[in-house]
Amino acid sequence: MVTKQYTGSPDEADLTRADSLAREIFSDVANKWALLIIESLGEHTLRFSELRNEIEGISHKMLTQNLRMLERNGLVERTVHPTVPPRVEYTLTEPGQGLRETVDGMCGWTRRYLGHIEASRHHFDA
Amino acid sequence: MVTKQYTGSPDEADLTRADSLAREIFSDVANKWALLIIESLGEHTLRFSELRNEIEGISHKMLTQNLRMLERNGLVERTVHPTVPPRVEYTLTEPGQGLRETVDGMCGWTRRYLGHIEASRHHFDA
DNA sequence: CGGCATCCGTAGCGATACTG
DNA sequence: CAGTATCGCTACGGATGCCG
Repeated sequence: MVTKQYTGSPDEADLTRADSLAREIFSDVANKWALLIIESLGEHTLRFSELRNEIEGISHKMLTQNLRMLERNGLVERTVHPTVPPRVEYTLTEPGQGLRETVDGMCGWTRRYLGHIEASRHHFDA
Repeated sequence: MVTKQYTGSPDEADLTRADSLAREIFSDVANKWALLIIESLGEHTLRFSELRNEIEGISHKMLTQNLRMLERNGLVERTVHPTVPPRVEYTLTEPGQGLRETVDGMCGWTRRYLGHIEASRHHFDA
């Protein structure tokens, strides 16, 4: 899928367009911060500041940037409560939930192979 | 999991260490090039140059760098055939295969929501 | 509180070239 | 063919400050 090159055949124009779009989406989504945000949101809906506290080490800027990107792709929904001070909440949409399931898989995988990987690292670094 | 902060409680020292390690692994793995390599390898074993051709747009440098990283974490195995010219092949290890399954999930997800996402983008950009 | 703009350092990444 | 090293440049990402 995401890895095929454009061979130049005119018949493949649509497939190629779909592929490059897929690749674009993949590049958007396959980054540390985006995935951590998806994972943190999970079932619940969180405020900006709550996300900031939940995700260790993320900066104000990266959080907004990635939230915008996720919103643009329709993975999170942003609702602004017109109070003062403002209250902005984020939730996963249905597509976002779908992605979250696969991210859950990655987290599970990480836990399962923690020890294995740590050992491999030590071996490699020697 | 990967998102919890260190609360300072001494009882949680081990959990915290495990978490930060998990986070480290997650950061290694949750990047575009690493995931594309994992996905490209899939079932088969590929040579360096084959990977380079398979993955559109990856540079020589990024490929070696990520392959080293994946090897270090024990996700890919690197076998050198002492021929001339040299022939170096890469395969997914068992943990690597495990990760690949979740990446497959992400790719499937991308395909499923391609149209939805494209629409959302157009709506957002207006 | 949350968002946007600005400034600025660092490191990510590509291009090139040299070895076994 | 594959790997390592070096040199740049860009763009990512953090810090700060000002608005609604």
